[in-house]
Amino acid sequence: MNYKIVEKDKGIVIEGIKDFVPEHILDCGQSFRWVLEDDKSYTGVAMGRVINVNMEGNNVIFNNTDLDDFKNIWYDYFDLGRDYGKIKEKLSKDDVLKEAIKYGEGIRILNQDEWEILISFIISANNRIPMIKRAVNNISQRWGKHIFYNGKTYYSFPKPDVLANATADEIKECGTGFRAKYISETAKMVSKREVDLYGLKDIGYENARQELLKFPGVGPKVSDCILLFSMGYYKAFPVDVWVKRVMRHFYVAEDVSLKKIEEFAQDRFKDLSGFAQEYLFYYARNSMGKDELEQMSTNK
DNA sequence: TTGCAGGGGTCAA
DNA sequence: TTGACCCCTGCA
Repeated sequence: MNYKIVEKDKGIVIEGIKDFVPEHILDCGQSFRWVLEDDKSYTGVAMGRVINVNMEGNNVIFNNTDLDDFKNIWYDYFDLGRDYGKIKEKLSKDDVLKEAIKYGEGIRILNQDEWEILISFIISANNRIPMIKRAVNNISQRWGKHIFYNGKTYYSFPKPDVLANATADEIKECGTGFRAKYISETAKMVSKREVDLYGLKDIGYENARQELLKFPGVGPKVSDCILLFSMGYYKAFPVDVWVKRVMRHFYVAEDVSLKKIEEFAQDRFKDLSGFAQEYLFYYARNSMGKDELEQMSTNK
């Protein structure tokens, strides 16, 4: 990649990076643990650490890390080894994607922790983003480890064994609602290794998906999110309400099922389906109104 | 002020 | 294929 990594006081600066906009990456629905600060930077908890990300011109500044952690953790987490320019070039052959990419040009798909993403997306079912964030935060605050940064206390996401030992009622108290029993049961299954969660990235998309569907609270959409956001299966195309709206608006008829929409996208976008999904999601959610999207398009 | 619909789906019938 | 589901917010 054509950028330069420079060490600075308590942080790292990447000079001249392309295809990296913190807002696009951290506010496109793939992660629930980032907070927008007054100075427009983002502070997040991931991989048991706190990191702050800011953008100045063509430079991205990572505060509260060092070169070792950057190489070992954040380089992979922020997917910095991938050429998003090439991905965008390929996807831009599609007219709708070309437009969508203009809105989310700096999107990257993070490589997040499988376990945290599994639980976070169980919580996401029939829920709203602020509520999801609150529940994940509450769980972390109750069972995670303290991390101090910049005068504030942050909390890591607790390990499977810890949540497996919590009761469903305690999990419900964190604001998870009817999903509490799913989380409790899932934590026990992971803890007992009934499913080898951390081995799923090596067994292929279809197999990994079948394994994920064994967890209560994990259906087609949630499993696709886990596959895409934590396991590197870029063929996955999660169809949530926004993607459904944008797909029906631009590509398929109004009565096409969610399963058919996914198949249509995977046939069209192949191994780049997951990237296409993120651009479309961001585009639909940030630049088009719900009503606008639900009007039928004329140029199918 | 109160009441009600609905939300990044999944489960059970 | 359809309704229930926690719980909070937005809007009559």
